[in-house]
Amino acid sequence: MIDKKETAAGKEKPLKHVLLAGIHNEPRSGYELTKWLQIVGQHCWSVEHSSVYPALRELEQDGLIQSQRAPGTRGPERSIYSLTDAGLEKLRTWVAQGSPRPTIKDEQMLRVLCFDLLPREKALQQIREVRAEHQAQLDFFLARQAVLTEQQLGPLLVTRRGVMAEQAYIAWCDEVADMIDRRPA
Amino acid sequence: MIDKKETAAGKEKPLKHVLLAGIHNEPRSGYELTKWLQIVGQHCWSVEHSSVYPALRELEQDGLIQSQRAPGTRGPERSIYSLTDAGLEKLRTWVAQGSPRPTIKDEQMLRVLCFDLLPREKALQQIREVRAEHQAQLDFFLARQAVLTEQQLGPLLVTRRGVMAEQAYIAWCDEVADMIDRRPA
DNA sequence: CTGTGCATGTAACATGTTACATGATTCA
DNA sequence: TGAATCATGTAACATGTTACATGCACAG
Repeated sequence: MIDKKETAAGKEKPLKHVLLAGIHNEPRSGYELTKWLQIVGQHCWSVEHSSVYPALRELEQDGLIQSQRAPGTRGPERSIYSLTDAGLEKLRTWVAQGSPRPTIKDEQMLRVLCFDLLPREKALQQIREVRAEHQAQLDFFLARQAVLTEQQLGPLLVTRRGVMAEQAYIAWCDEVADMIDRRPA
Repeated sequence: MIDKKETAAGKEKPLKHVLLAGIHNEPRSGYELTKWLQIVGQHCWSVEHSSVYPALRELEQDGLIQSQRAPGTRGPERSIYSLTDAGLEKLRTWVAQGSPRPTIKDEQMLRVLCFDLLPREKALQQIREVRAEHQAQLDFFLARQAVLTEQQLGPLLVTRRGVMAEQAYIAWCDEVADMIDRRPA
């Protein structure tokens, strides 16, 4: 009931800041941003390409980014976007602010909540599969981490987050398997 | 392009399963489910009450849950929902299936991606605040963990997940602070 | 000459939030 | 008697996905 005008002033949709952040790290096309979101976005913010392109046009109309046509390495021409001065300032202001808590949608966790409905063997198998997926994701983040230098502070820290988050998920899977093992069927 | 009819058969919105799971753990009213979602939902699936009530009515129409009026402990009467046999079967079938990967929306992580735009002191302070929030959440989950027995397998495992996830987030915050410290301003 | 990946876009739909509404009961 | 919590609900809005659509360019 307090801040209405105050927050409304700097109020932009998160997606726009996601894109500004992605462009800030390096100039990118809509397509590249989409790919980037599928990787880095894992532990931040991921959307489909159908949301990316309209948002980019809005950002350009707001004067926060500018585009430049360039030939595709393979394939057709594309628009490469880069931050304008206004965009950089916008981003700088935003970065300094506080964030709402992360939100998570994890159906698997929900299933575990009902694991008493599953025969022990089924549950164990399911957890083994989940563990394998997160292990693959961990390997991916580890490989990324290896090629990043401390110069790229942001990307490195976010990749570290990916590594640690996946390690924690895997450790949890092991605990779950253990606890199911030591239990009457 | 493969499974169209196959998946379409058991296709229900995740929210419905969330509620079935919540009711399965113990019969609850819409209000209680909402509160429950704000706690347990943290690491699974969280929604506002305005989504809960309509979904409950749909579930009841589908014959998956049944309601019973009861006097509120404090306040007006409420409807307590419990699973029907059909609901339990539905839940059991669903639990055995595979899940899509978890999705995360974390604006803070996005900000860290642009930490090179922030003076060192500002960044450190922000991370300290984030750490404190997650520490509080960790304490909360630890307290919950202490009162749960191994009889309540699902809730215990999910709480464990909360504990481990928060610990990992905190450890990451410490790494971030460290890395910012050991760096030219 | 066909499939795969590059590259962009639109429209209908699904899902969930914010804000608005209502009203009971209890405690200070 | 007024604030806080319990308890439920609706409607407008925001946001994002799925599916549909198009077309280039290169590799086999």
